[in-house]
Amino acid sequence: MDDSNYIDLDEETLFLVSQTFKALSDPTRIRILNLLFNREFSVNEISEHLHLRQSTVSHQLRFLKNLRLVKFRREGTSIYYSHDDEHVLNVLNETIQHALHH
Amino acid sequence: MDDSNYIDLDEETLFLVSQTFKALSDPTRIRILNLLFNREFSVNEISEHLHLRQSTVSHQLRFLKNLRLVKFRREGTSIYYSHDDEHVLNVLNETIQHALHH
DNA sequence: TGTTTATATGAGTATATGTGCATATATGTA
DNA sequence: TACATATATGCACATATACTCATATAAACA
Repeated sequence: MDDSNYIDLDEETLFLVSQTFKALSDPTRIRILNLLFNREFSVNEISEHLHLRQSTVSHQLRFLKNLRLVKFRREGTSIYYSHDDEHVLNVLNETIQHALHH
Repeated sequence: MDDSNYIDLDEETLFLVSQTFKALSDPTRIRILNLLFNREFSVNEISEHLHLRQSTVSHQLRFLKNLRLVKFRREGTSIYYSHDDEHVLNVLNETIQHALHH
């Protein structure tokens, strides 16, 4: 391979990149991240706003939490989630804008 | 919803965005797009460079072609593929760089 | 402690996805 | 036309994924 800026991706990078995009490849997760764009929401609030079952939201939040795309804080019995990765959120937002205007 | 820049995503946008990221969520497709970053390659060349079966490459190229992420031209019996979406390629490249340096 | 409310999790299920084999299609050439 | 080479495609199969129900866990409060 004689192309100067070709980078042969190692397995770890490949896995991390694919996992990141996998997080953004599901409509439900996109809706959740899009909702969290401006401010935090509790699990129930997300569930109500997006008309999703509580367990569905919880499962997807665990997915996003494992990838460190969201963070949370407890307040009484509620748990408030907010986004935690500027880069990924920018990528998502750019692509949404791109889709909306094309 | 009183948050000014919250956008309730319509189904079509949601589908397009999720499909775009789905294209980038598979290691094989990432490797192919990454290979095509600098120049075009035939199906066989891709197959040899990445050590993938010809049918696997062909299947994935069809996927990428349907999303208009790659284009192709015929030359004799060979078909040369190259990338065809600057935005998506930028997003992929940014995320690869982000993963490599963090 | 017992009850209520909020969230997390395990199991089951239906569907989606990625790959490989075998084969079809298409182009070039003898 | 017959044959070789390159690519595409249908089918089968194993695995991954997203969702739902039921239930577990955790905090607040009477």
